[in-house]
Amino acid sequence: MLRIGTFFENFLKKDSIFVEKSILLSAYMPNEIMYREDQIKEAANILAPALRLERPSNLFIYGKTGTGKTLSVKHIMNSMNSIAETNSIPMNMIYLNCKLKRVADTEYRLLSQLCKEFGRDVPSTGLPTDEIYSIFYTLLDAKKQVIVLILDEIDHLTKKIGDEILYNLTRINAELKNSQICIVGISNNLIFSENLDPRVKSSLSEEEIIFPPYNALQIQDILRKRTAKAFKENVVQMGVIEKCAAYAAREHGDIRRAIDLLRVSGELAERSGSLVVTVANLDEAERKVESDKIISAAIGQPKQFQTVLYAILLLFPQKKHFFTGEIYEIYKTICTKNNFNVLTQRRISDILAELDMLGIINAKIISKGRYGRTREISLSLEETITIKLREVLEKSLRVS
DNA sequence: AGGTATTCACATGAAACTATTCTCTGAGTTAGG
DNA sequence: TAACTCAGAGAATAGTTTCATGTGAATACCTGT
Repeated sequence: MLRIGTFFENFLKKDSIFVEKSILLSAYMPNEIMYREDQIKEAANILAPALRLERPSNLFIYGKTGTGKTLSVKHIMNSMNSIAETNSIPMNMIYLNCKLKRVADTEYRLLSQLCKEFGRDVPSTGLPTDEIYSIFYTLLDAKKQVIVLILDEIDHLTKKIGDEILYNLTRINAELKNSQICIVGISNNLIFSENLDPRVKSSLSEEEIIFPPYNALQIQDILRKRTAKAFKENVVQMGVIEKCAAYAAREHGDIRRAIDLLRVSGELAERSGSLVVTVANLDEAERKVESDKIISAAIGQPKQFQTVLYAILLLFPQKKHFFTGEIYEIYKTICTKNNFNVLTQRRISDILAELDMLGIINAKIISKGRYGRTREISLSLEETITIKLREVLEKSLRVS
């Protein structure tokens, strides 16, 4: 008790190398967005008519992860919403992230979330979907107003439940008497719209804006700006920012990743009692971020996913590549030994495909000619991560 | 040698089924007047 | 009689099974030289 107390006291006394760590968290909203002036201006031009209660064109925004899409759109949203409020214009922009589980990832939940935005609480389940639709209609049409609906990660939505809901939303305007609705879709999949119903595609992407990736120099600039605010002076050593930017630029210019890396480097440096952030800290952070990402992705999965992954990890020391059938055999023995119910190979095939998408494994479909067609699966993880991952899975599945 | 047909071992797709979660409804029950 | 309880119906959803169909290229099998 006493000892832990002194630990905390020491912790308090030790001065931090951070001034304001929250600046390096992904939730942080800078009030100035660098290198995105053009895109913001364009988007603002397209959306501005909403303030005059005219319906803006539907807008589609593309760009890879960490290119500032969400940030820019939220920026516009905040300023337009506050202008609307001060001038009491009946215009409202609503932001929804379609990826969030249990919030807006199905047709029903999306609509019920929208109803909640209008201040009407609806049950989270139990109602027929058309009833939710009609509630939404009446709420929307209750008074004259313009609604700008921002759907972030819209590709997740359509992948899961198809594009019918988008079609309905784009058509809704024809049936509304008082209100107008405009849809802003954000996607980090550049070819997303190609497998969309042509009707949806043409009406949804009346306007399009593309967010290009940041290049290494821009990332450096942004990092410097954030560093200046987040860290104390002269804490971050020469070369750290440059290398951090290089790492991120390699990963298609993902600024979020760069900022993450910088923060973790700082945390690692601080934890080791150092007063400066070195390149070595950065390298360590790179490894830690990578392994944390994989491990947390693995933990978040259902039991069967973990079992399949565990089967792969058991196979891994023996050889570099393996096929669906081999994994299925191991998986079956694990299940019977531990009294899990055994799923069909069909399902395992899907699970493997999903693990691949999560980036936990690498799967490639190859044909072995006479000997069939299958997934060739490999792990691209470092050994330390595999060991750690295995321990974690053993604990969570209670197997050995 | 060159061409084609087979064939393997899964992949991929669609539909249907199961279990769970949640609401609403209405019958039965209880407590108070 | 009003308030309360609780089982059952209806709906959405996640996870799965069943059945059906697709597929890329190494081999087997021809064919004609």
